[in-house]
Amino acid sequence: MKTSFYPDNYHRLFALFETIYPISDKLKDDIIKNSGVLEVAKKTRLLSSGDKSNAIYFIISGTARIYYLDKEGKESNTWFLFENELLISVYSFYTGNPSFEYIETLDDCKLISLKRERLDYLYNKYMEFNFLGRKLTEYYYMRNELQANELRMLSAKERYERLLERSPALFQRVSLSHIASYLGISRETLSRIRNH
Amino acid sequence: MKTSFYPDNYHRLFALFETIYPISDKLKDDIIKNSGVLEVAKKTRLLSSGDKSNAIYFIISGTARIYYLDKEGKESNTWFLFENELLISVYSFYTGNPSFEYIETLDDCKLISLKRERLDYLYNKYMEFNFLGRKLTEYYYMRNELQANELRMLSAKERYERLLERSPALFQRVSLSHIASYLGISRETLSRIRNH
DNA sequence: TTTCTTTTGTGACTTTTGTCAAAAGCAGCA
DNA sequence: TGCTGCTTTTGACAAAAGTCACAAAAGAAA
Repeated sequence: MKTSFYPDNYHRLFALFETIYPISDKLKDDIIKNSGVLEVAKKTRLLSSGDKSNAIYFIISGTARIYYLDKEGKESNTWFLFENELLISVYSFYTGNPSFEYIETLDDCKLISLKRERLDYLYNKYMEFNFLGRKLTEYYYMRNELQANELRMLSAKERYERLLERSPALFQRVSLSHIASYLGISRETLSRIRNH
Repeated sequence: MKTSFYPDNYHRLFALFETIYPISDKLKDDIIKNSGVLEVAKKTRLLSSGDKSNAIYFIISGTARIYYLDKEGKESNTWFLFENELLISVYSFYTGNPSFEYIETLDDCKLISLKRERLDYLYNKYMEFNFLGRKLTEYYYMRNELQANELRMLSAKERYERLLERSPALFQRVSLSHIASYLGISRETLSRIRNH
């Protein structure tokens, strides 16, 4: 687990921020000072059930997943996240309660990691940073809502077709059993849907 | 549909805000000036599928629901909301795209209504208001995530038991068929679960 | 009260998806 | 090449929940 601080790693993060709200060099410096760049191998566990999540990650490169263990102890994926996305265990990070979910990398990943105390410090020091935080939270909330609604409204087959249409790249990156659990169906059901 | 502006109606909203971040009298005045109090009858449609949502509501009193129509045209509830809660069609309000869902009151309701342009105006004028907005968005996002996870992780029976335990008041207020669709099961299945 | 309407409950049957077990396919490597 | 381990597919069967039809119960209205 290597840690480095080259500002270059922050290029994509700041570019994302700038599409939402202009941020001062002072704030950029402070973000760099209060966070760290992390390189972790494939299959690294970033958070386990029972732990309290105290960090939010920005994925510079790589892929990660969020999953929980069901009653029989089987893994069920709730999200796959890619470069330029924020990675967080929403429930635990926002409530401070122990997590019921796991975060794990699927590939080697380069991440920016920001601890909650540091993030709170930045939010308190730079009020305009809350504009950004609000907008980003709204965006992820909206995505979450959409996903939850699709899980409700669509049949297994429709969910599969929509995912294939919208995220074909996902199928190159993760196994079908991961995709099945993301869709909320068994491996076998997905296999049957695919071979119609 | 009666509109009034008595600041008294804002008492609970401001009390909620103050638990998160102190707000100036100037901001309070501006919130009052830029919003309106709305009294609507039971079963009033506040948003329909296809419309673009342009308002967020705070429920002073009453109950509302958010639902969508499934492929067979049957209503399926995604949320029930009560006094002191925010009422919003997340997808449409945050993206500006037409809604796929409906918002409807279940009782006579007294609401504070804030239009999106006005809200944006306030967010731009008072940076500290974004702190509040961020925190509230985080909270609702977290609740949404929890609900989505329960829909995934639990069986129909477990979802019913958890709802009964956590929101017994809901059962006094809405019909069992509304609750069934909220739980993602048919009316008949809920009836069978209840009579074990 | 009586009537009308809406909501809830029950039985019989169907559909969807899950489970278990075994076979097939495929990738890395000795 | 042929192991070895992992993922995917297939078949037979089971379980969960949905659908349809109708009856019973509860509420609203006259």
